Amino acid sequence: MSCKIHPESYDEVIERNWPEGVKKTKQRVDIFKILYSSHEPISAAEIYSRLNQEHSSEMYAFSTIYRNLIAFEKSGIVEKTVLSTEETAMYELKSGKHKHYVVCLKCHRKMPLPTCPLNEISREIEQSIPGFEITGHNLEVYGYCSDCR
Amino acid sequence: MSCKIHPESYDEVIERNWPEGVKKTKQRVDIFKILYSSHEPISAAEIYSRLNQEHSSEMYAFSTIYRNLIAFEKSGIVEKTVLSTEETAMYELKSGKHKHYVVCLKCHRKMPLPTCPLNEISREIEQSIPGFEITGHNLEVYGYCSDCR
DNA sequence: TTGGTTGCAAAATGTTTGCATGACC
DNA sequence: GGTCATGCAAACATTTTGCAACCAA
Repeated sequence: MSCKIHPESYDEVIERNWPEGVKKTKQRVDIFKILYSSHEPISAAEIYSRLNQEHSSEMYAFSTIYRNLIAFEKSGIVEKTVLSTEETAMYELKSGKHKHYVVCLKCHRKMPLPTCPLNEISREIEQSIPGFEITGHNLEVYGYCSDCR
Repeated sequence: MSCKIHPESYDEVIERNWPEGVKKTKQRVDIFKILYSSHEPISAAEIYSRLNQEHSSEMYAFSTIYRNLIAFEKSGIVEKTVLSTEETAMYELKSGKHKHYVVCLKCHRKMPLPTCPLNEISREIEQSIPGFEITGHNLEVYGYCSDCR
């Protein structure tokens, strides 16, 4: 959490990245902030607990979180992923650049891969399955991180 | 379903592939047969409906199916995967060779990739994340098949 | 003001578990 | 015969939905 940005600068970050046609409500802004300050994909439950921890007086319903994650996803600023090692979906702000993670099976830490290995090979794949048009992919790499081996 | 094997030959197939230490019950054999005759990963619900369709008089409980899929997975003959486009887990017999699928987003058909693109690059990945030991990975490729474009 | 958003409760979905009965070796 | 597997129902976890009250534009 050491590289969390100073609260004052949130406003401009939000100004710059807020999706068109999405009404700006307190709940949505707060969910956005949580996503923005997270360094890896997080679950709806994690967002819920962080919200209700920081704003202990107010309530944030699960339904609100899910509905807004879906709204963010539709408007293109959030990406949902389902890792096969977890039972819940994970959400993150789209960084512009496409990302994959290496996941530690013990501590569940996720580290981004520096490059996407699929870029080079997707043409080969398309050629090997006649008529198929690739629109996306999902890659997870599992193992044990240096601390957990 | 045209290349379903002749019922008589199931016995030897089962004889050859049955995992050690797993008691052979009617239900387990029937689940195995469904998995064996399927050409792509299928869900527990799909197994349930095929079982109760073929054997309309008998009941096969969901709990039995799940418990046995877990038993098969632990004994090493079944692989469970969770695709991010589906909300349910999918199961298939391990074919010995490691497989990935190309999934059509419209008809949900799954076609196996001829090769695993990760073989060549996993060493590069390990080098780029110091101390990380890769033990496995998961790759799904999405798009539209020739019929659905 | 008004239509979109929220919180709550309840439903839907997929999966797991407890327990008494029943089947395999 | 003893142990493990089964079916049933109920529990569970995650996500979705209906609805009345509320808030932002």
